[in-house]
Amino acid sequence: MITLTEENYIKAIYHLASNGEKTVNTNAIAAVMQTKASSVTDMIKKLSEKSYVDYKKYQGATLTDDGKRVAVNIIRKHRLWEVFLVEKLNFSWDEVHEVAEHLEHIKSDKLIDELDALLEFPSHDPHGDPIPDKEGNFKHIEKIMLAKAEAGSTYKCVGVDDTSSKFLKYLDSNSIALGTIITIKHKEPYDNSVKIAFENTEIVVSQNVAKNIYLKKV
Amino acid sequence: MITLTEENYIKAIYHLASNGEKTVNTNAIAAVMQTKASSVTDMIKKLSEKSYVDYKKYQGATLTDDGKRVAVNIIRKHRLWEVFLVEKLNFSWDEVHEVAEHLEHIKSDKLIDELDALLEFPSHDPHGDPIPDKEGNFKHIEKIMLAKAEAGSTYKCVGVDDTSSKFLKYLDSNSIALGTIITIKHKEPYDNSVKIAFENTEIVVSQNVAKNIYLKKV
DNA sequence: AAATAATTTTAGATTAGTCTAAAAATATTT
DNA sequence: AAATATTTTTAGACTAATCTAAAATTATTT
Ligand SMILES: [Mn+2]
Ligand SMILES: [Mn+2]
Ligand SMILES: [Mn+2]
Ligand SMILES: [Mn+2]
Repeated sequence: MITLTEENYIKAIYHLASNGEKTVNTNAIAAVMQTKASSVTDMIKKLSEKSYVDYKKYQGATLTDDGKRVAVNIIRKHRLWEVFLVEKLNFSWDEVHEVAEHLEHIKSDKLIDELDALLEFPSHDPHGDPIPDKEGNFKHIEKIMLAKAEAGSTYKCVGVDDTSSKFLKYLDSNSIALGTIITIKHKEPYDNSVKIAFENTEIVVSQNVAKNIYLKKV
Repeated sequence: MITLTEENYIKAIYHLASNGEKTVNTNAIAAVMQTKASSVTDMIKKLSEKSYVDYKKYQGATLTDDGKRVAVNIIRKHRLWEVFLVEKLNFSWDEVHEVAEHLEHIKSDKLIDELDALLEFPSHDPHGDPIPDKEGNFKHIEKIMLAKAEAGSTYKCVGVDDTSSKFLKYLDSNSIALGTIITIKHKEPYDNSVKIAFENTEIVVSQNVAKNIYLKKV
């Protein structure tokens, strides 16, 4: 039996390990979990005893295969629920995350398999993130940061890195959504801002924005 | 802020109060919650401090208006999720309760309002129980126990009292469902069993079964 | 009305998850 | 290589929810 809190720690460790190096340190987990390092140490010990993480004192933690399996399953549930909220319940992409944080912990294989079927087995969530299948396999997609795109080329918007409500609303207000076809007009060396064109519009986005949008060549 | 456990206690008190007298005693709650009387006392004190129940030592508990509001809201969520599971995710009526027990605690007004809309504002759940609206109003339906139905009359099956998987599967195996039109053929005084007819079938049901099926005259 | 039985509450522990403050280990600077 | 800074762990305490065992209260019998 695994608790909701344990699931959240495992998910946090998984995300921290995939965005960078492999062993995850205590403070990083504490930051993500909005808790103190001492609480993290306690939890890591517990997860270690339950064989979800490998842990040596002062050396950080890594997920075991079991731990990864748990993490991927929660991510699958989280992203399927996000699709459900957008496709069936008229949520916008900046509203889904919070509710999905709770729904992801509901334990029922039938529930999630049927939800998957209802949604017609979506491959990506509303933010462009891949949804692992039942066996935990991700459909990897070729994507590059807008900040690294070539001037003159045309791309399709396929994802975002920052999924905060603030950023997503910024994109909404500028009519940028998943699927939007974008041409890179100019890369400004001075501040790394990028001028982009799409649907009769031309706008300049800051480097910060450019680093948080993922594109795929078309 | 209200915890999941508090919500479950409030719901238990609500159900116990509606099935019978008005003040609910400690042992009854303990039985429903599958816990010990001493734990119930602690929780009642807590709920009393939070003004969800009125409580005097040794005198049992009653829900305040606030407590009732919480209970009805959880029941609304529980039943809407049950409808969702049956209508959209191919669950059978004996599979929904357990999952709904968890889903009912997800806190999001938009979630539940949109779910209500997706399901086209159902008035009853898969077991024939009424679903309160946003304001907490139940649509009361006229119904009588099969055990109290008149011989010779014809009725529609509109609900069940026992919602255990065992009982619902018994009904499935005998092709009795909500909406089934049933004629009372004979009431056997010896053991209070009832011979009923529906869809070219005649069967005899025990008193126990007859007390757990609700009918409406047609 | 006493005695007995049943119910409810209290007292004291336990577990999960958290915290603060201090100690220990590791990493970085000088 | 010492000194200093940072990170991590330990120690001890707290809250929520639970338990067992004993005490207090209420209900039922005799
Ligand atoms: Mn999310
Ligand atoms: Mn997402
Ligand atoms: Mn139910
Ligand atoms: Mn029901």
